[in-house]
Amino acid sequence: MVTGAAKLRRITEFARDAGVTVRALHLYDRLGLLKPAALTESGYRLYGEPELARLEQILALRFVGFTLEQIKELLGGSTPPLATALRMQREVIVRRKRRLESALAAIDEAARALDAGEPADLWATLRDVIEVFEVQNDWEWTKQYYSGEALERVEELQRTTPASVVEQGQRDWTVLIADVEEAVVRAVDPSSDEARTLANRWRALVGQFTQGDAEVSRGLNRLWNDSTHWPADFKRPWSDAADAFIKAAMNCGT
Amino acid sequence: MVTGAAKLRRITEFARDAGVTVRALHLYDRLGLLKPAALTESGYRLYGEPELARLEQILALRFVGFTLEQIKELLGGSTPPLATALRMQREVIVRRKRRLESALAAIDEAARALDAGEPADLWATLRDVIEVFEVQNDWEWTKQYYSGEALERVEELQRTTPASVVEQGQRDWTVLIADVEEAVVRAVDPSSDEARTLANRWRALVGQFTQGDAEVSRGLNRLWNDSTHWPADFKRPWSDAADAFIKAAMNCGT
DNA sequence: CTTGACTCCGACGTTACGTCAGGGCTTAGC
DNA sequence: GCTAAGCCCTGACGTAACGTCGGAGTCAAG
Repeated sequence: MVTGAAKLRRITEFARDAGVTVRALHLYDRLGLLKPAALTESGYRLYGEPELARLEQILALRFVGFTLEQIKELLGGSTPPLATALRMQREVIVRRKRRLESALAAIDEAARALDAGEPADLWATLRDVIEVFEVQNDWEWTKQYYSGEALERVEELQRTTPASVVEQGQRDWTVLIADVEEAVVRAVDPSSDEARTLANRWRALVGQFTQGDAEVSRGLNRLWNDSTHWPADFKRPWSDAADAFIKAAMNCGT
Repeated sequence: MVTGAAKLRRITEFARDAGVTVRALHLYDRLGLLKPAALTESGYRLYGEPELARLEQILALRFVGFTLEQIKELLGGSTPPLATALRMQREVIVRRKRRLESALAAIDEAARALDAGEPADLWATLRDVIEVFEVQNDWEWTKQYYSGEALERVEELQRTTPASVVEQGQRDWTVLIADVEEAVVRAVDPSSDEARTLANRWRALVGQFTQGDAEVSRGLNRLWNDSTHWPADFKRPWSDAADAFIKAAMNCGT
């Protein structure tokens, strides 16, 4: 055992070997993502081989699109749900890729319109392509983002829920949203019987989707209330008014 | 001509119709991207149909990945180089898509390693996939981003440059970078003859790529010096030391 | 002891907004 | 005419993952 004290390097050398910047290492340190092996008396950071290995894991997870916060969770736990996280992340990437493919389609359509010498059609063409994409994505949000603990359950849910149920849920959901929006337009009282009925339908749908799993249900509610978990380009398929209405109705009813 | 004063709407209604938020319209106004048709005495913004049309154009360009700044340029000029910009943007999107495809490949490889019950191989697998991607992208940067005026010239350059020339340039480039890095290691004096030779090779390569087009050459230099034009995940394939060295050498030489 | 290279840290900039707070404006109903 | 609800304004701050800058401390060589 002569390997007692492995060679420790200072930050610049370590950063160069690992292919990152000094400033990034500062950040990772501050976030608790990657701490130096030791500090000199004067506060210089010193890194060794284990830190290099961990940094490579961090970079690998960053490459596949996890945020630093997610990476911290994934590498932090004793038994990280890495396999599940990777599967979910795959879905996220696939969706982003589809988004880019829509953009490509839009560009190609626009180029065709330009080549055909119809600049007047250009914007209409682009708009059509974009609308098709956004309609496709309306339903996607529901199964999109879950945080932390309920990962496994959600994943099992996806495996055990047949596609037909999902499709039926999608239809029910669309209809319910339309009904709520219409109730808002008619200025229905959120404490009325009609509103309570809508709230019950809402609860039933959420319950159907979560199949009575309280943890998943709570996760959904948290997501619902905390928009910071939604992707940047996400737009709710219902209005703020409908949102406020259904919340009020659910608080009023039994 | 009874169409004198079209209907003007206030910001909330306009935003709802267009599918954007009030705050986004505030931003577009401040950036000069979309000004309201009129203001009331008290400063309320009023929007009409032409503004809706322009907003749809803005959203279309945003959808295909242009920044708001770029959109302002594209919609601002009298004869916007829209066709060229779309072609270049297509390239940008294609590269982003390839990036995501690499991430998918990495995830799939990792999943295979996990299924095979070899968690030890997991990180090595990921690292290999990522390295392949990054090597592929090393050369891409050169033709990646050009700002504004030289767009058309660059695009013509790409059409008129045969692939063999690009490949030869790529090889020369790689060799030159290696030589510079090695000179840095040997602490070669930037004002020495050897450094001047390197600087000349550098100039020759840049000149070959830009084919004597002064505007493109200036654009490259500006890009070179202004990293804000580079994509966020871009990393130079040479070190800061090499960067400083070659700049010093080019300033010293004849 | 100086010089140059290295290190630390805080503060600010980046993109395209969202959120909040503190204040004016408008309008319907009384 | 007054008031309350709802609309509108603005500025300030937050977001992710750093890059850049600047001022100050540290270290090794000459």
